[in-house]
Amino acid sequence: MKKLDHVDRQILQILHEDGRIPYTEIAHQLGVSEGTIRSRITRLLQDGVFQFVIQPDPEKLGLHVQAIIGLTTKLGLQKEVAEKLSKFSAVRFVGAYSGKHDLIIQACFHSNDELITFVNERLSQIEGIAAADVSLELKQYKDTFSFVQDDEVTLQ
Amino acid sequence: MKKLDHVDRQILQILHEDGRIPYTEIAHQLGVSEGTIRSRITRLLQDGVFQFVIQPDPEKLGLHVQAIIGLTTKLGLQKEVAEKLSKFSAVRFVGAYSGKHDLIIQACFHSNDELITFVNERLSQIEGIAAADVSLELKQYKDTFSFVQDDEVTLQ
DNA sequence: AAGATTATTGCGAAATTCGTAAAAAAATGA
DNA sequence: TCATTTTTTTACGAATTTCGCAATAATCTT
Repeated sequence: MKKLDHVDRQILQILHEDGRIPYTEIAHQLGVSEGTIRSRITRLLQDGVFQFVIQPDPEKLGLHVQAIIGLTTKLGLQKEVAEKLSKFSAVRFVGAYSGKHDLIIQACFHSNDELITFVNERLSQIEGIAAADVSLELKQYKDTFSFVQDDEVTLQ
Repeated sequence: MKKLDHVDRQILQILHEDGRIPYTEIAHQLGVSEGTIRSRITRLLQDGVFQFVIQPDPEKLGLHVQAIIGLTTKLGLQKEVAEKLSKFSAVRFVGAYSGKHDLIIQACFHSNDELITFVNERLSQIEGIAAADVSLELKQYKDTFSFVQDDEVTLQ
């Protein structure tokens, strides 16, 4: 996989703001031909650099309750637990971490009831979970892939 | 804002898999006209139900270090801290939570050095952060908006 | 049930995407 | 450095998609 150049990053930047902007428009903005944009995007997709997706607003879908849950897993069962958790559509994010919790997940629910059901009936059924530390989301300030940035400006 | 019906959810489901699939193709899959898909998507966008975005792979962008950081903030300064954190492009997610940590953020870095710099030089500069609990991501199992689902099946 | 409102369809025009060959640029290597 | 190979970009006609909008159909209100 070739290193991304400035044009690639600019393409990602533009698509980040509108994932459905026409290639002709990107081409116009960057002063190159549509074919260039097309071939670069094809390459980026093939290399798995990005995907075209949609970002739904959980609230608007009726998912009023969001939580981050830190899990402690029994030694040796972490991977299995992570894979089981990943199967739930309510679970948006699953990662293994160093630190207090072996696994951290993010999940969305229609109601507090649904969250409680998830914790008490689903998590408890999964062999290998020793403890779950639930944090309820009170307010979301940012949720984006803003790190699509020109090179080394992550800390600005 | 009108309640989403079955067709709306199906549209979201299809777009979730490929955010750039043509409207004509969605129309064909669902057995309705292109105009219907177009008018529904226009309405969903206007209502803020979803956005067209791209999902980059942090690894492929050279962001090899990801972390979740739980923060304890001084009473009254939480909102201000959250807004300052949201300004960093390295910071992908910022939320306020009940539980151990007042704020939980997710951030991406090129290296451990960059992470350390962020914690020691940037976070420490922000008035109102009392403590930061860093968890390093070891492996990501899932990262998606899979909760685009038909109605009440979040727990399947 | 009648009228009003909203959603869907159909279709020609405009715009975009696609396929591909030629030209240009970049990389390779003697 | 220069010639050759490889990669990238451009150009452009054909196919496809999107758009605008009027007619029709469906849904909602009373």
